[in-house]
Amino acid sequence: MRYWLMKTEPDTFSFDDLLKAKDKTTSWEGVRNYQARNLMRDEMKLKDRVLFYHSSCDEPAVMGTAEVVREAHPDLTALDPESAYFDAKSAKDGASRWQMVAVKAVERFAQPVTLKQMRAMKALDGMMLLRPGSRLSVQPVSAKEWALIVKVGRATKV
DNA sequence: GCCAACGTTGGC
DNA sequence: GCCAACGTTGGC
Repeated sequence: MRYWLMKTEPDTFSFDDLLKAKDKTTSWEGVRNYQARNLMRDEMKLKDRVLFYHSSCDEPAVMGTAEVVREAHPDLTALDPESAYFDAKSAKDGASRWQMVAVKAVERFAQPVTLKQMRAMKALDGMMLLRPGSRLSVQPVSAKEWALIVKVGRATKV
């Protein structure tokens, strides 16, 4: 089993939205970056675990965890002219070049693990999220990074 | 295939 | 709102 981090802007789709969703599950639509797509398509497997990360907000943080409940399949929003994720090139081909997985909420952290906290954790040196200019919206996470972040998130006190 | 211009991401 | 980093586009 592998571990991942997936970014979302809470204004668009938050961890609370995931908890409120049917079966606490959502399709991870709208990824429009080849590297992120390739990770979803080639590497993400059922039951893989996901750190659910809020970006571009007041307090960027990992909010909780999720698991992959459906492996990669075509993201058809790319073909929908009404969608914010419409992709003219896919539409021209008549087939989406983008893929998505479905994820289900597993655990809401007792407290979000903030970007600031993660930066302060020596053991997370080198984590992809913390590297300058790291913009990838789907990132691999090591077992060690996963364990540390989940531990901090579960703690009721810092 | 190179690379400059442009667009996007995302923390601050 | 700024700006650095990065990805994509398109002319050559």
